[in-house]
Amino acid sequence: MTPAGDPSRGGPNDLAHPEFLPDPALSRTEMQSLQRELAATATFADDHGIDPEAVASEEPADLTDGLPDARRETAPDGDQETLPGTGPDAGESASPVVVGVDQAFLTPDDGEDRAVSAAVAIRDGEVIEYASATTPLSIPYVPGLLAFREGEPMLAALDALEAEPDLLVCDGSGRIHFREAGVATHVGVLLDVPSVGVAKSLLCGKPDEPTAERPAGWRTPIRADDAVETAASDSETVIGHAYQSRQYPNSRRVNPLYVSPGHRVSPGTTVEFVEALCAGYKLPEPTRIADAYADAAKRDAT
DNA sequence: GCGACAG
DNA sequence: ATCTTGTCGC
Repeated sequence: MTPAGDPSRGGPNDLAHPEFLPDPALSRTEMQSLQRELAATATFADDHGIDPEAVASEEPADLTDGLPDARRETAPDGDQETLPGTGPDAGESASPVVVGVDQAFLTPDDGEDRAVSAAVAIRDGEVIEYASATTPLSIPYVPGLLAFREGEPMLAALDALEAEPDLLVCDGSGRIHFREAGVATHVGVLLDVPSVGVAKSLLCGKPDEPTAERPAGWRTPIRADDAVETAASDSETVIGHAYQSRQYPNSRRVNPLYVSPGHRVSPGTTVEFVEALCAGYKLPEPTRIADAYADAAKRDAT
């Protein structure tokens, strides 16, 4: 996102809130305090100007035969390449750039744990750019503190991306979090970019209705429960939704997705975005492709 | 003390 | 998340 040496912008990633960098060296208590402050800065209402229809993927990417090629965009009259998402077509009139981020991990065979972060930029349902970064992991996974383990790796991959994200799709929760500061919220606030979190299991909160055996398209609100300290005062608060993105006709075995606002997106619009980004598979296309790319990058690194 | 917990 | 082949079902 931020080419090194670009004088028009600040440092790496052009952070809007560097004070919230997920420093792994902080104590557990400090991490939690930082998350409370971060949540107070986050916006769980629509502030993006993106129409869900504008980010819809009609056809799922074919991943059986490798990753789809990144469509390189060319300038109007020359053979000069333009920076994805920043060329003449960028701006108000162009379709939004959705960036999916996901990670794969290198097992501690002999060295230290390392994360392979992948970022995939998509516009009009087509991949326009891939970027990845391999980063050492300093702390283990702790429920509720995922951003302190995977945040920096994610930022590194986003930093390697030239395209400017209009919407980030993160693997993990956003507002569905003990302190309403999941990794999607953390990264969204740091960059001040609209973001949504997509998780495959529920961290906290309570679904209005049981989620088992639901047809594709079904959804139910997730409300704060006593595990959500921030909103404990009013358990009516909708912090996200369970969304059944895929289901088989006669069998009901696919679990729903748990989607929640990251930053600058409302709970309702978050579901609309995810619904538009899903193209037949359980995971939204940006996440699916980023997942495949992370695995590929991991293979190349091994 | 017990339970529960994104990736 | 990761270690992993075949296999039951649509």
